[in-house]
Amino acid sequence: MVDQFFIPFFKYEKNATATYAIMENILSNLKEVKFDKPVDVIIRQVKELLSTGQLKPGDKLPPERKLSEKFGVGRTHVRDAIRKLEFYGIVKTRPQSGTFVASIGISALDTLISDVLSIDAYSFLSLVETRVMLETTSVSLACDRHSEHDIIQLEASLDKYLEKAERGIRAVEEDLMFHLTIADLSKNKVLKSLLLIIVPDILSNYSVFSVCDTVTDKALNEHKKLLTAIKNRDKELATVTMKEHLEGVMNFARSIIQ
Amino acid sequence: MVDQFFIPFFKYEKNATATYAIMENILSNLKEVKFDKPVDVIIRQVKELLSTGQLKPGDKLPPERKLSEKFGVGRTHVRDAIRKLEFYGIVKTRPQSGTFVASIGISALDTLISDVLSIDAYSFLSLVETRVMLETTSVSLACDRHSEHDIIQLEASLDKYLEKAERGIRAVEEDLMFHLTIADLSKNKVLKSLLLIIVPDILSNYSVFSVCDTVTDKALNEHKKLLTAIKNRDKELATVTMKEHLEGVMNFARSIIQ
DNA sequence: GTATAATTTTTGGTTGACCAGAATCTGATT
DNA sequence: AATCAGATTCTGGTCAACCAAAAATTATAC
Repeated sequence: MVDQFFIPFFKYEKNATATYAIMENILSNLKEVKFDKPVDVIIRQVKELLSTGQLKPGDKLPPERKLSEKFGVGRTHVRDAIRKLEFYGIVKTRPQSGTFVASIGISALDTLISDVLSIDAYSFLSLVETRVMLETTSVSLACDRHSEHDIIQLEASLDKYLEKAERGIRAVEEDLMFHLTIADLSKNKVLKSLLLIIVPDILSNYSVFSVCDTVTDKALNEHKKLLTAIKNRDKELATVTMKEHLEGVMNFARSIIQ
Repeated sequence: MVDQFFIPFFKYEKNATATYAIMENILSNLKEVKFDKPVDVIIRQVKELLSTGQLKPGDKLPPERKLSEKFGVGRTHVRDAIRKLEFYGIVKTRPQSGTFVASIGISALDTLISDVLSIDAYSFLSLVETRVMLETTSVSLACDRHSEHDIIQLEASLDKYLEKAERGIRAVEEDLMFHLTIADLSKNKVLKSLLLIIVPDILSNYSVFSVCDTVTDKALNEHKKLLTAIKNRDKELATVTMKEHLEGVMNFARSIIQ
């Protein structure tokens, strides 16, 4: 759904990817590259079906087979497209029965589908911005809701981080895990899910832009500070510390925009 | 991904669903219903593969065929599982080459996979809580970033809402669209995407719990207030109004918990 | 012995056929 | 004429065979 073009966790050579990116760039100057994924093509067609009135809100979608032959594409792609639309609540499919368009206004539907189609291209700034929001809320809720046992887990998570970080070793994963543990304490699964969704994207951009991820004393202390703030249920301090903690990345993100 | 068990936008009879739910309840008392989706079963198996050391971070996953025969299941399910894991950045698949496990700590991986497995069951409170957060941030950013043209669009959206609402007609879609338009003004696509993801879930719960959605004058005025606040770039007022606006739902959500 | 080109194998991507449950149609019974 | 049981058709879910690109292997030329 969220298209992650590159993940830093994977060992394979970056050069190949870079070369590939350049190639693609050259090609894009030669002809209009229609690199639309089949799924998006089909979603666009369905959208067309709606705007031409061949399909109306509440209607049953034509069966997958019909759609696949109408669009001249395999049924797999049609199913993928439908699944994506279902994920965003635009259609609902009932097994052995059919797929139904949501019974909302045609214009609303149209906008929603357009939104879904335009999702993939995230800017780094947007990602970081959203992360800051998710994490500040997360840490604030954590202050309210954590139990004693939670603190033990959080301490364990922090220890793992410090163990590496204090020796000057990169500890991105441990860092990440510490933040996700905080999200756990918020007792809000939706919050954590959303964080889970955007974190890989953030990391991928991190690597693309080669953000310096050396362990600074600042970051190290902030982690400790976060723990004590949460332990003392000091929402204010926790929130502020978190904002500060993420500010570095945020500034970097702002600087890229140019 | 986010399993939406019921969407209010679809016309088909609720009774059938209700009866079905009861039946299922009875059955669940008779024997341990393993209603796990095939995808989750496979993800669980992959997790097992990791914890038994048969698979390590950075490794190439066995080919899909091997996995499917090892788990005694169709390749389709394996592919679905891999896709889900990829969505959360846990694996990365390269066409015609293989699928690779992220090179992060084994414990981190384990936690991440557990998280992915536990995602589906969202509580209404968590959903609303998250929505409030997303929307307040959204409206705040909107104040900063909107252009004149944006305001025209927002006004149009509000008009559509008022047109129905002032005559006492249910206007859930128009309401929804107004909020999404605000998200547009925030110029943060990630924010809007996340909103798009959780909105259907919220609506489904809305209908399940039969939340009263009559148009109150309060809601109506708040919408107007939101527009003017945004127009005047008054972040404070906009944020407060949004919080107030969503408080009704929030309180309802809190009340359900019992 | 090394480097390169041709070939085979492996692998994810794609397609079409098959399965089981839901919906619909049919006709016999009351 | 209305109703209900059975057969039929339709539909999404599942699976197994096929495709093309990538990787690995082998053969060949130098």
